[in-house]
Amino acid sequence: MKQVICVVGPTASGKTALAVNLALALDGEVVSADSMQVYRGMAIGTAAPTREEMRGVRHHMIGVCEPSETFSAGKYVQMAAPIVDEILCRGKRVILAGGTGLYIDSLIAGREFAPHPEDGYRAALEGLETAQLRQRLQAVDPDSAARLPDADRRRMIRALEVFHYTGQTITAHDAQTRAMPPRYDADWVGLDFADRAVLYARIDRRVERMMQEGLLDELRTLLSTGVPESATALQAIGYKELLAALRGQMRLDEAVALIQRQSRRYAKRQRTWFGRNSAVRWILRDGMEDEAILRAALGLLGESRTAQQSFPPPST
RNA sequence: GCCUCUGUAGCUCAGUUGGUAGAGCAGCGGACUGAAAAUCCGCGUGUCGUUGGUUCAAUUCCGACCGGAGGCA
Repeated sequence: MKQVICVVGPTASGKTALAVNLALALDGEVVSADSMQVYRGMAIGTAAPTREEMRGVRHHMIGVCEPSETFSAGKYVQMAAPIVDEILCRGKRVILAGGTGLYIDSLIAGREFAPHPEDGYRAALEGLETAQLRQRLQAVDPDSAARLPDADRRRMIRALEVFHYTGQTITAHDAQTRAMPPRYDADWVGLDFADRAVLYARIDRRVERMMQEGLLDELRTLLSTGVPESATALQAIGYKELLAALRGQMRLDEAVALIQRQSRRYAKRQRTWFGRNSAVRWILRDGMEDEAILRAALGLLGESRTAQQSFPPPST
């Protein structure tokens, strides 16, 4: 069994509970890999584990920055990697649990991201017409220009940024980092339901519970403490829809239904992301109690001692 | 009871001067290297209400019936 264990899967599949149970069983600590749980004051909407749910297990990377700040995958690796190292130094296992595939993969791979200082370069690019973006990209990185459709302005801008700051194309940068050996040797456990309808029903119920627990008040508090409506944190599912309701753009019940739908779509995207990681060993947990899930996970982890790992997945 | 309008994808609707049909939303699949709960790409899933008639051919024209909306009594 490896020292780092990744617990992945779609939202509402039960990652939080399994992570805690694994930590208790294996003397570990939990490191969250969730792009929205990193923000303070968003416990309800991000379904962050409560004190009781943590059951004495130490958790990291939850509520580590202000919601008015802009977090990123790069910052995540910068902050989380030293924490993981420190836990391992203390002789404990790391349970890396979360639904943000980019964050988990980047941390395990030890991926280095090209720098991007806050010097206004991105803002300048954002002001450009798409045709101009394309023209510039074509000039410096024809591979990216050919790969990215006009509509994907975000990735065109990023590609130009990488070239601007490093003098290297993002295409070359990606190839280089891909070739590097991973920073951590990890076991992967995926949690999901064979019957999608069951997962979707859980998502619907969870959203209703969030509303009962005061998601709307949580949003109001964020806004009243000066978090700008454009903040990355408020792009989180749940918050952006309720914000629209507060602005009078839709009724509250419409917003709730939309949150449920967006969450289902999000779950699908997570399935696609983790599904192509051939190192993930899946537990289809339909009808299983937490204890049975833990036993199944421990069983998989025990077996994987001899199983061959293949992360990062071979690019095809 | 009579008259008019209407019935096409899960929903809202377009369309075919007769050659078995297409948009938006929903849904489904995929991509993803410092915004990733973000961003982007692809896919139409159909007894054209039912049933007769005309026709080489009917979702389209005609009749009847069934459902819906409105009007007149």
